[in-house]
Amino acid sequence: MDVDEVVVKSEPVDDDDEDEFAIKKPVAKQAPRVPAAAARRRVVNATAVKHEVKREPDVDIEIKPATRIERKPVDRTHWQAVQETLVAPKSDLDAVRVPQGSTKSENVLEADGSLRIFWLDFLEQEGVIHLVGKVLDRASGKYVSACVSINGIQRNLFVKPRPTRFSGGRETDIEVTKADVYQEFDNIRNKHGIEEWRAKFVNRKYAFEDHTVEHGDSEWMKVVYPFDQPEIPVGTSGATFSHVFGANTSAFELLVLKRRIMGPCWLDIKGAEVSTKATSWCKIEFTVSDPKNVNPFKDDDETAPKDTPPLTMMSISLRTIVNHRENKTEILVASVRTWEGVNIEDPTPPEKQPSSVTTIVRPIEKFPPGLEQRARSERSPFQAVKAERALLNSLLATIGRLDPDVIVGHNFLGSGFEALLYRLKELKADQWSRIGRFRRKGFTISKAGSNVRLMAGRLVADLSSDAAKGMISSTTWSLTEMVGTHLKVTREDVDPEDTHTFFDHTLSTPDKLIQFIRLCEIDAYFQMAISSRVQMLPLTKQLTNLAGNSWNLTLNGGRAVRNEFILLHEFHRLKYVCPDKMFNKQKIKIVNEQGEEEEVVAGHKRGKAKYAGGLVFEPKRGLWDTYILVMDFNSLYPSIIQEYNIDFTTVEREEDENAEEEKIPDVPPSDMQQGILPRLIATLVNRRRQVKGLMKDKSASPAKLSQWDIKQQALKLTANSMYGCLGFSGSRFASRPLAALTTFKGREILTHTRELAESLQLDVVYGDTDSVFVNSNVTTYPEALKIANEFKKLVNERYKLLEIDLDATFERVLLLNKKKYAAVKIDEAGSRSTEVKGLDMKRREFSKLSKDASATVLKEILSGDATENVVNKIHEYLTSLGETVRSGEVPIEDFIIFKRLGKNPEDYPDKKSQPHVQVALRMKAKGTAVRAHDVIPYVLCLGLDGKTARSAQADRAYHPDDLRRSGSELKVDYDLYLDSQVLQPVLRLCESIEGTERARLAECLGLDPARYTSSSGNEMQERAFFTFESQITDKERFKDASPLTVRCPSCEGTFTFDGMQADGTDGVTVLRHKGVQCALCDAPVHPASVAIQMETQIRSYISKYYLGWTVCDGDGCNARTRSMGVYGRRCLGFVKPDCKGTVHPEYTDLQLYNQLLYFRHLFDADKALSTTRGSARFDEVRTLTQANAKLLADCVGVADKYLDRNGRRYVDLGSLFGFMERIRL
DNA sequence: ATGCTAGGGGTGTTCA
DNA sequence: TGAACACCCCTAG
Ligand SMILES: [Mg+2]
Ligand SMILES: [Mg+2]
Repeated sequence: MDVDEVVVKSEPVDDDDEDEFAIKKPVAKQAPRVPAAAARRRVVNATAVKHEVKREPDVDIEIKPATRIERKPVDRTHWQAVQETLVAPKSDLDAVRVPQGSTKSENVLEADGSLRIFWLDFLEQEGVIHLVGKVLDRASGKYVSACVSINGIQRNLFVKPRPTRFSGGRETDIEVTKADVYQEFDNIRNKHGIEEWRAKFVNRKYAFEDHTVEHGDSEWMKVVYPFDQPEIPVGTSGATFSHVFGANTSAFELLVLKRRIMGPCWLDIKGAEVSTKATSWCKIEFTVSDPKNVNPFKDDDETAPKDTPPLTMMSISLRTIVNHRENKTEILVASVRTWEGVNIEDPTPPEKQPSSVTTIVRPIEKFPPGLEQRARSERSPFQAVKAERALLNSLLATIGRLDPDVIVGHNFLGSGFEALLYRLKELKADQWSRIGRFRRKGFTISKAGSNVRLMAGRLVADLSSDAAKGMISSTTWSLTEMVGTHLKVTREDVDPEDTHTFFDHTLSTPDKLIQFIRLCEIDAYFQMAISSRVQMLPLTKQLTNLAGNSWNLTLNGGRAVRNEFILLHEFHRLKYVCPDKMFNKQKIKIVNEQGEEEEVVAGHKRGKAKYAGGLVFEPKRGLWDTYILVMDFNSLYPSIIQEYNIDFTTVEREEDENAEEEKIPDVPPSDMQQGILPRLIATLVNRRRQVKGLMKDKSASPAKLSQWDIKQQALKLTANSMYGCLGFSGSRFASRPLAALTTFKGREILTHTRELAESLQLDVVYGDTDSVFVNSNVTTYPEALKIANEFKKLVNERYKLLEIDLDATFERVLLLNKKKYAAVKIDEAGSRSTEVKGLDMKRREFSKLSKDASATVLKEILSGDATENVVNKIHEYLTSLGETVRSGEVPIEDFIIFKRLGKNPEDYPDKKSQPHVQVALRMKAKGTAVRAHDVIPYVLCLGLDGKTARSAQADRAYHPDDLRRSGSELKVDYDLYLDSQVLQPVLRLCESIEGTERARLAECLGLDPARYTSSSGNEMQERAFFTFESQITDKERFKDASPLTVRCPSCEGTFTFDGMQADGTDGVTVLRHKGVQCALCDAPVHPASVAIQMETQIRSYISKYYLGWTVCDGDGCNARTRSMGVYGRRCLGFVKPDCKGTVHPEYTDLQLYNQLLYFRHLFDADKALSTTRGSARFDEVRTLTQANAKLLADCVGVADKYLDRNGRRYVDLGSLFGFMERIRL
């Protein structure tokens, strides 16, 4: 016996662990005590610094100079403060646990000998289903774990007889009798070694996608035989039968379908016998010989137990290190925190419920001096063991003793669990299978697949599972991020490369290591708190109850599994033969038989779309300032399925799939009886309506409300997932024609809705799949609402069930592109909020720096302020931001970019061009576990030559930890960030804002403006140009523009050129049929002279603009200065030292732009013609424009040279800068 | 092992 | 040499 054993055994099995009481009750409202050590370290973490500065001003820490970037105040708790508030179990009694084997069956079984068990999970072994759940031990009044082994589950096969005998590769005329089928099948079963079987002919229906199977009601031969007999291969057929269904159906599926078990619930089991087989680690075991004895309680059974029993939940947090010599991941610290008797429906947060903790640490080589002593004396003691094996044994002992029903983790199945399994195996830990609830001897760890099966009997709630990710809104799902956003607590991250420094045994004190242990320990609480906050267990339970699968499948599988189960239940009840579960190999085989189908069903990569989806309208781009009504169909696709009765049983599908273009089937006639899918969805929707009705009850308790809310959510999720699974080729109930029909109807409905709006003279400015954005053209809420209601009524009249509704009202909306817009939403009460969709600032590959910049610029654009002010503010902000960034005051955190790995890093064919792949490969080389779907953080740095990169060069991307590490030479590439992360998003925001210009914005940020001259893409011409200005008349627009003055070469006098007077204000014009004529001496002015004079004037306006003079509006100041930007718009007080005024540009971008537009307008023949069309002056203008065609075209050309008409009609500064250079000379 | 399609925006390669 | 295309990632619905 080695030393490790002794350590484990020194911990008595049923002793009240001291550590359970170590965490003291929270001290009410006492400020968190933060040790000096923590304060010192917190300098590393910018967020933590902020927090401490705010709450504890007297803590002496380094405070960085305030930056000019506005940062939201972070109101977060420090993790240490949280740790001290965790509650310990109240009394000794609570801590007394039932040892295995002490539960007596007479205290569990009912008086009539029946067993009541709330089943949670199962394990299937050779056709035997071992259900694991909780039973009430009346002796202790506690719910204890129990296992019921259900024997005697029979396979159910459905054999489809052929009408005529099939022989020699083709049909014959010989009719097939029942006896023929029976006979042939008897031979086949004999060949496969099936000894015991029964068969009978029954009527069943079929309605699915295999068109070689007769649809509708027909006769089938049902074959029943036990699971201990061999399986018949899928796809078996013979001369007298064409198909065999159900050959590979699992015992679990048969059990839940036949017994109508819908997810975790109380089961009434008759004839259960106590078993001593010890198949599980449960407190008590039973066996049942007939599955018919297992039944859920009837809904109206008064005596049935109703509530979910209390569960034991254990949150596991691990710390590992890579042993580079052996290339193995070893466990250093394991911490488990356990909550017993948890009512999952109770919304009380975990810190308010008692919990116990066990934390075990082992050294890398040796512990720093005094650690063992501190392990015992700390207020919350922990176990310091000498070796990893002892750690594992102690962990297993804790799991075995507490027997958790639920394991909560973060990235547990992804990495921690795998590492743990390998160590358990390698170090031959005692009774390793206690990690789950089933005793096992052989230890096989699957390399490719999931190893959850080794946890069978316990629910695994992993925060990084796909199901959890769907419930938690987060960009990275890192624990640190979620703790910050969902718990408002600052978690401290440790660079995994630094792990060994915490275990340094040459340190004089163990403080550093203890800190590390506490960080691991608190994570267990964090995980539990997050899972509780997002209500992971209650929601997944409801989903499971609706679908009728197993809870663990909902927690760790995809939604397709749930959808399959709900449909299996539904179709089984109605006596349908359902499609079999296909495995990849089988599918490919079938495809080959049918000829060279290029389609590879198994292909998991996201290929091209297989059918058309939602319709997206081309947005009418620009900033809209009249109320826009967002009219949105409620759950469009589920509603369509109901409205048009779209179902496997009702829609007639084309048989040949080889058709060039897949035809969209017709909707069934209206007298067709309701299909299964529409009915199922209707049931879900009606139940949801009922629940939502209950929720209106004002006297309902918060707990009840939250329960209903979850129910309501689960119903909605289930209804909405139906359509997606129709189109999912991996689903047993996949039906591309039905999916395509659903979306087709969606497109049709949206088109009709748009047409209806337009017929009502309402402009539809955008729409996506199920929504139309209607321009109400009004600017008050009541008016807008009135239009919305009228429109809603007219739309809804057209459908039985489909309903459009006003989803939001936008006071202002900036439409940038399809799926990209931002709006100021306003509600009835007049409160405003900003809604952003699809913009760069919503994406994880844009850093905080970028998001903040976008948000600020967007706020200005949506402010409703005058364009001129908006443009100025943007310029000022960008100038200041550029300076702040270059000064190095912005923390590294703000530069972090996130990107997800679509596959394992080494699988990329073009690794070199993707920054996140490069970073991932580097992490992997250092031993950090990196795999497909991980979100990789990185910062773009200067190259080794210190030069900026033109684009996001992959090899210049580094993990933030690499930059933070002391002694790092890495420098953030500020220019690259200012360009690709600030300028580009801002340019996209400003694209339709007049007066902003690419080069100018670039210049503000200190970037080379020459690189951002307007592009000459001619697709821009097509873009509608919507701003407030474009809606006003030319007269109004150009009222502030200076006139074009022409100097007469003959008389040297100057006169004003007023164009063609297209608006007909007065009759006198200097433009005659023979050209321009001097207003003073009537001498002709040469066309070239007019053009040159105009260009000279344009240049003078441009240079006026670029001199950038500003004027102060302060009383008696009027300072004219060119120094601007650094202090924003405050007057620098050169004239009046204490001036409080603000400075304004003397000549703005907008003024210049407008001036150029004016000059162009003077010579614009087309415009003159179109504005006079139909008026008395039309003929006159037409002859004028014809006679002076060349003059007009030349002058328009000159103006366009500066306006860059082919771009966005913005001033082209590229050539202007060259021009400025020339005048300086 | 796995819901769907539409679409923008980035990078890199290919082909006229 | 430039557009056309493929691929990757992320988001909207
Ligand atoms: Mg909708
Ligand atoms: Mg919508």
